[in-house]
Amino acid sequence: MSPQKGSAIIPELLQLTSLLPKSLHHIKIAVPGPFQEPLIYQHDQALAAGIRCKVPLGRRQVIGITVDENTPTGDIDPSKLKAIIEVLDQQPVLPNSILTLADWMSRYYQHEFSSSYFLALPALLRKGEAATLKAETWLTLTPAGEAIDIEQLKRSAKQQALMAFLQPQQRCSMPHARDHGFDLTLAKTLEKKGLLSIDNLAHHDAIKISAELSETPLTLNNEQQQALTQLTGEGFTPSLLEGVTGSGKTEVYLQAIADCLKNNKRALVLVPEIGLTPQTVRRFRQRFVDDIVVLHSGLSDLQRQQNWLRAAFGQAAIVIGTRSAVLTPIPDLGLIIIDEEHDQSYKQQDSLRYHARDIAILRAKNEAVPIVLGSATPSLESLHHAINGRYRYLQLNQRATGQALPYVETVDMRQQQQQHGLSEKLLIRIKEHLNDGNQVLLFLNRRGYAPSWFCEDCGWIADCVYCDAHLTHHRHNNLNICHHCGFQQPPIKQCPNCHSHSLTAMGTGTERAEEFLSQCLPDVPMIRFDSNIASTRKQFEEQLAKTEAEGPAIIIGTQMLAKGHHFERVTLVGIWDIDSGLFSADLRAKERMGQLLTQVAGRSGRGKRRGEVLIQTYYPDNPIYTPLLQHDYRSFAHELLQERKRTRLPPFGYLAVIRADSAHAERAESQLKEMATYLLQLGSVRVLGPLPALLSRRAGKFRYLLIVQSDKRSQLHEALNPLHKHYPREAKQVSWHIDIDPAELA
DNA sequence: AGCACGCCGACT
DNA sequence: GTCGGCGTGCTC
Repeated sequence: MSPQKGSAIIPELLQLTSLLPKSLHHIKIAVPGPFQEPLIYQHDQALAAGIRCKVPLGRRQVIGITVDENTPTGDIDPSKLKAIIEVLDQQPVLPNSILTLADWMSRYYQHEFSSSYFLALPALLRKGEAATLKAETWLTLTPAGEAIDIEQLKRSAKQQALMAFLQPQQRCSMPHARDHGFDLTLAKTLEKKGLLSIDNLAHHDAIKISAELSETPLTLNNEQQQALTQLTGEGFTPSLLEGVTGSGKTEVYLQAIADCLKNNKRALVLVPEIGLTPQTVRRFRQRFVDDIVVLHSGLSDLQRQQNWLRAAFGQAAIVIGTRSAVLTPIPDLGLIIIDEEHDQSYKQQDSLRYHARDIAILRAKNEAVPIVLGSATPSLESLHHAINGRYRYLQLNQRATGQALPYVETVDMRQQQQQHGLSEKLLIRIKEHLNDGNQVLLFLNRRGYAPSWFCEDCGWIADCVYCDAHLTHHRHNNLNICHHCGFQQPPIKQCPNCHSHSLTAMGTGTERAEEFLSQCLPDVPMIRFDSNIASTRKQFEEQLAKTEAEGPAIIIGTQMLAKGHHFERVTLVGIWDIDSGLFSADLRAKERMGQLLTQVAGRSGRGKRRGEVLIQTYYPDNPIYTPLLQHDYRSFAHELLQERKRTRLPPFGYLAVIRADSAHAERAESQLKEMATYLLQLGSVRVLGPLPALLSRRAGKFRYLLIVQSDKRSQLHEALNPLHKHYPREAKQVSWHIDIDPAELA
C-alpha cells in the first residue's frame, strides 16, 4: 500500500506516515555476530555512541550498540540499509572512555567486532533491560541535618556516629549504612528528629565522595611510605609494586586509595578470580566511609547489573572486581590498582582473549591516572618494564610483620622411602608440626584420586575416548573422568590389551593423598581444596571457615590455594610434586613454577614457630631451584628474562597463536599450512607449525596450532589482520581463532 | 551466533 | 515419495 493512497483514505495513517523514519542518518552499530566491523543502519536522527538499539539482522531482531561514527566499515549499497527498530537508551550506557577501550580491544585481539562492547556490559543490559536502578531505601540529610553540629548528639553515641557517617556524603543507601553497623531503627529515630529523611526510591545521581576513613590507617614503614609517595603522580603513572608476601602491599593500596578519594576521584581495584573473598572486601569496607561496589562472577545477573550501574552512576567511590571489571564505567577515575598482577586469571582464555592488566594500563593511559601493579612475584613482562624504566619500580623487601621468611629446602626423592609420592622425610615433618599444634599445607597439582588407571601387567593406561589424554581415576564415585572434556566411565576390570585383571590406580591426586594421610594419621582432620570440592565461591568459603575453626590439621589442595589466602596457623608447607613445571613445553611453565613456589613459601610461618617449606623433587641440583630456595625470586626472574631474550619470547618479541579445530585432523592441519604459507611470504613474521596442540585431541576434535612471532607488535598485527578476510572463521569443517599475547602455547 | 536453504540417506 | 540430518552461506 502506498502511503499517499492510505493517507487519503484513513486520516490516522497520515499521522503515522509523518512519524515514519525519514532515515536520513547512517548509524554504525556493533551487532552480535561474526563481523569484523560495525554494521550500518538508518535512523531519522543522529545518535551518540554507546546507545543500545534493537535492530533487524537477517530474519531476527538483535540488540546492538552504537559506536563512534568515525569507526571504519565496509562498503555497502545504501539501498540495502535497514532502519533501527527501537532506541533503548536516552543516554549512552557506555561513556567514551569505555568505548575507546572496546574499540581498541576488538582490533587488537582480532575478535568479532561487537564482543568487546558486549563484554563491557552486564548480561541484563546486553539483553536489553532498562539501565535503571531498582528502588531501595535511601537516607538523605535534611537541611537541618546538614547544618547540625553533631556535638549536640553526644548523648547518643550511635546517633552521633550515623550523623558523622552521613554528613560528608549527604546521602547513602540503607545497605551501605548497614555495612557500617547502622540499622533502620536508628535511622528512624533521626528521621523523627527531622535530621534525615528515609525514602524508598530509585536514585540515579552520583554520591559525593567523603574521603573520610572509618578506622585509623596503620603506620607505614619507610619502604611503604616511599612507595606510597612515588606511586601517586600527576597523570598516567604506571608503577610496579614488588613486595614480598607479608610486606604490607594492601596497606599501601589502602592509603593510595585514601589519597585518591581526597582528590575527589574514584578508584578501581582489580583482584584475581579467587582473591575476591569476603575478607578482602571487609578490609576495604572497614577502612572507608565511602561506598564500595563489588563485581565478580559469583553475583546473580541482577546483582551484577545493579552494582555495575551504581559504579557507572558514581554511587561508589571504590570498585573492586575481577577481570571483566576493568571495563566498568567509573566517573572521575583517579587510580587503578591491579593486585597480584602476575595472576593468570587476568587473561581470558576463551572468546575474546584479552588481558585485563594490559587493558587496565591502556585505560590508565587514556584517562591519565596512576596505575599500580602489585605482586610478590611480578610477571616477566611487568618486571622488564620496571627494569627498563617504563614503570616506576617500587620494592618492599621487609615483611611488615617482622616475621622471618620460612626455611625452604628440597627433599631428594631419589634417596627417599616413599608411599604414594609422599617421602618419609616430609611425613615425619608433618607429624612434628602437627604435634606442636600447628597446621600443615600440602600442595598437589592433581585433583582426583589418581592420575591414571593402569594395568600392572602390561602398562596399558585408560585413555579418554574423545581426547588425547589419560582418564583420571576418582575414588569417591568410582569413575574414570576426563579432566579435559568431562567424559566419564566406570573403571574397566579387565585390560583390553593383555586381558589381565590387575588393573589399579597409579600416581597420586588430592583425593588419594587425603585417603592415604587419613590412614597414617587417623586422628588428624583433613581439609581438601580442589575444583571438585570447592568449585564455587561458596564452597571455597566453607572450606576456609572449616580450616579456621580447626586446631592441628592438614590442608590438601591444588594450586587454587597458592593465591592470596593466608592460613594463620600453617607452619609447614609441603610441595608434593614440583618437577612438572620443569619439563612442560609451555613458554610460561618455569615462570609459573617459580611464582607458585614463592607464593606458597609466603603462606607459611605466621605462628610463633618459623615456617618451613619442603619441596619434593627428583632434581634437587637443577640450578633453576637455587635462587628460589633463598627467597630470591628476583634473581630467578632475571635468569628467565635472559632466556626469553635469547629466544625472542615476550617481552622481547611478540607472539600470537592461531588454533584450528576439526573433527578431521588433516583439515585443521592443512588450513594452518595454508595460513603459514601466506604469513611466511609476507616476510615480516616468523612462523612455527602447524604443530599438534599439547592436548592434540579434545572432545573429539583435533587441535593444531601455529605460533607466529615478530620483534615488532605492529608487524605481527599487520600480518594477522587480513586472515579474517581470506579464511572464514568456520568453513570446510574447520574452526579457528587467534590468541594475541597467549598465556600458553598449548 | 542464528537462521534458511539445499542436498543426501532412511523410512511411514 | 517426504522427513530430517548437517554442511554452507548470509546477515547492514
